[in-house]
Amino acid sequence: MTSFTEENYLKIIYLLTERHNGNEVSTNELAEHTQTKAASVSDMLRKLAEKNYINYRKYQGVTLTDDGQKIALSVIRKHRLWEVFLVEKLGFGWDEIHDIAEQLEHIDSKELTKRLDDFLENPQFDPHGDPIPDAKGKMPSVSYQKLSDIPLNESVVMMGVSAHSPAFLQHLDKLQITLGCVLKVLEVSQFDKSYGILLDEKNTIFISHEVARNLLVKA
Amino acid sequence: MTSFTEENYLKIIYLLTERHNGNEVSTNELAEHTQTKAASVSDMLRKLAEKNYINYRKYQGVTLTDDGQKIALSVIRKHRLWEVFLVEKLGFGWDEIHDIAEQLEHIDSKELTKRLDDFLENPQFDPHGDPIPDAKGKMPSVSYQKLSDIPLNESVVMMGVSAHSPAFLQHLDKLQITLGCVLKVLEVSQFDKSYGILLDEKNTIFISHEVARNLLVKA
DNA sequence: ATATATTTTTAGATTAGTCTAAATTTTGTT
DNA sequence: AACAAAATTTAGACTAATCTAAAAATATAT
Repeated sequence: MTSFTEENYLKIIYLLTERHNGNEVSTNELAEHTQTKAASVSDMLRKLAEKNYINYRKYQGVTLTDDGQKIALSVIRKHRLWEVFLVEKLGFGWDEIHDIAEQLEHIDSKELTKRLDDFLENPQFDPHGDPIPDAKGKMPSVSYQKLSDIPLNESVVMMGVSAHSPAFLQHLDKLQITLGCVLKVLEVSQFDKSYGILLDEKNTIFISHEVARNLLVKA
Repeated sequence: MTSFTEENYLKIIYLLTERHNGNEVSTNELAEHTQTKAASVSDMLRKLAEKNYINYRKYQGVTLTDDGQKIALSVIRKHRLWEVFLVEKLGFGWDEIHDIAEQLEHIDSKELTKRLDDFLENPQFDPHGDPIPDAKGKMPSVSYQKLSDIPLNESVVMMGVSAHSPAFLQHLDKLQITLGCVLKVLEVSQFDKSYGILLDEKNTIFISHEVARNLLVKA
């Protein structure tokens, strides 16, 4: 059996490793993301290593083993499927769903996950544009770019976000930036690095560099 | 905060008190239903009493306080709403849903429960015919009788079950006894107490006294 | 290259929930 | 009413997950 807590550690290790392009995750980084102290993380790493869920050399950080990755992907799959459910079926906003999905991701029933997936018509992406692994753990492949890396005057489609805080998502709502909208960078201010953006070929809006950096788009 | 485990105890105390028509629940009975030992139950009762969720006099059994009942009803509400979801939206059988709902009932989000309730169109009863308390904890009033207490040749409607084991529910499936069907007791055998039943004015079937005792019907 | 700062691990405690075994209270029977 | 049986509680211990404080390892900077 894998406890709620162990599942959380494995999920976070997966997501941070991904963010590092495959490089080890450090104890302190895990402490931050699990909202615990480094000492607690060390204990848990010893335990996860014993169960063969992680590759762990003291002081050198960790990566997931195949077993660990399998569990992490199952948790992430459930998290993202439930997020789709909350938005598509219950009408929640994309800024309201994270904490609820954090709970639902630990519900343990293969059959439930399968039926939920079918009920939602086998979505490939969650409401933030994050890919949903299939039952075997295979991720839909994605290769998005940050809007901040796109040249001027190139039209791109908004595909996802790399920050998930309610404040950021609500800010996008206010700007009417949604998944699927068409964006074109018209100018980047020398003064404050703000971006002038043409939204859906209609309105011009201004966004900060910080926002542009967290918008994932494809050509 | 109320832990997963505390919520379970309160839920079980509620259901057993109800079954006893309001009489105290004993330590041993709780041990059985929580799958723990009496000693563990004693500890937990001390703790629940400290938190003012139960009325507890040592050796005398327990009942819920208003605070405790409020929590119990919220858990039961969530359990039964999720059961409706699993059957109506995901197509589960009524014999497959208990264990999943045992997990889902602890998901903590008022807004989720509210939206789920609306999504399901505010059901009053779960797939076993059990009443679903509203957000304020008010139960739809029900006054069903056991089929075994109904006189011969009186037509009644099947409204619920008082046993919930998968084996029992699957047995009813096999007999094609479902919520809403019309039942008439034609005879009760002197020999083995089995019941001859007219089902939906069409077929005659035989059921054991044990089954008849666990079918809840209204005239 | 060595001292200092940072990170990580270990040691020892704590809390929630459980257990077994022993002690205590209640119940039931004569 | 007194004693045996049953139910319940207490005592003491265990595990999982956490903590603080101290020790050890690694990284950084002159």
